[in-house]
Amino acid sequence: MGIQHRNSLRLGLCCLFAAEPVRFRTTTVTSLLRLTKPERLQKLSAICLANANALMEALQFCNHNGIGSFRVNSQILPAKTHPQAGYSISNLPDGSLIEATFRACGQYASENGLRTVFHPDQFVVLNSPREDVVDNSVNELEYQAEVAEWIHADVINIHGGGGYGNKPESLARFSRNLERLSDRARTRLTVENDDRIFAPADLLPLCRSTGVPLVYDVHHHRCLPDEWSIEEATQMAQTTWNREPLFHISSPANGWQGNNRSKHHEYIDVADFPGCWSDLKITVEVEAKAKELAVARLRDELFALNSQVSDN
DNA sequence: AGCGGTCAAGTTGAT
DNA sequence: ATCAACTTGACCGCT
Repeated sequence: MGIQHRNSLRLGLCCLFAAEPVRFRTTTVTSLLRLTKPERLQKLSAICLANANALMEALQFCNHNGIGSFRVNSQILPAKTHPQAGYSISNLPDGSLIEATFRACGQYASENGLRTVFHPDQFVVLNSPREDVVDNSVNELEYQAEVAEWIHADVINIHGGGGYGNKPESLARFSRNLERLSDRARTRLTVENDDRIFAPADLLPLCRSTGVPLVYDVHHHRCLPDEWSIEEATQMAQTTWNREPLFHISSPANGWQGNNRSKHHEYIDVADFPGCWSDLKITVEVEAKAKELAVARLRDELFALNSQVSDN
């Protein structure tokens, strides 16, 4: 039982481990397409099974080390939706075992109060004016939603997408395209403020009208501010959630003065952690290159801060 | 066995 | 017009 289960705050690890020997495998489409179809399915089967087992190890590590949430990499089933190399799990030689292993991950997560989350990458753009881009995005979201159901993940988090010179119209397209998602994808979808186009205040109307929760990234908010303070954005974001809110924290690699402030540091500077988050019942995903080491350090530093406060 | 170039996909803005 | 940035590291074919 991890420390944050006793406190209200839950810290989350993103995708990878720095020191712990838990590894997820992947491959490339190019190498897959060089193989015959049976060879290809055999190779994919081995990778997917290895990844299902690695996910179980990852969850066990989190459970034993006070990490309350784990973000699953989009490549957990590599090339799943690729037009040529794509496949369905039931066509893989070890398909049933793969699915059973993922379902066991879900069981383990639920039993131990662990949260799991997906974050599709930059190619998933639900508000693109290009039909083919939206098609691909929907396919990708549906794939991740299937795995999400197996492992009991409750969040599939994406950004608002491009601005295309007209943000309101672009957000309207986002809303419209939501209707193309299945229930299991739609109910898990969340939207996160980014550091270039959509600030929290831009997204709130979308969240209000569609019921899609806002993942508040305070680093992005500092890079792309709006009329809201951090405290205000925190409060607004909380009201969009019908379950435990999910926020993001990171620190700039080269300080707040430099010109590329959006690049992530190895660790979190505890000074960047909003004071108003301390007593909330939320998940905070730690986006830092030092991965589980950064989560551990942040947890210790927050704990030390809180002890000081209560000593006074 | 070790090395380094390459990896499906979108969008923006710096150069 | 090109390219890096975005969770980045891992794979793969060559020697």
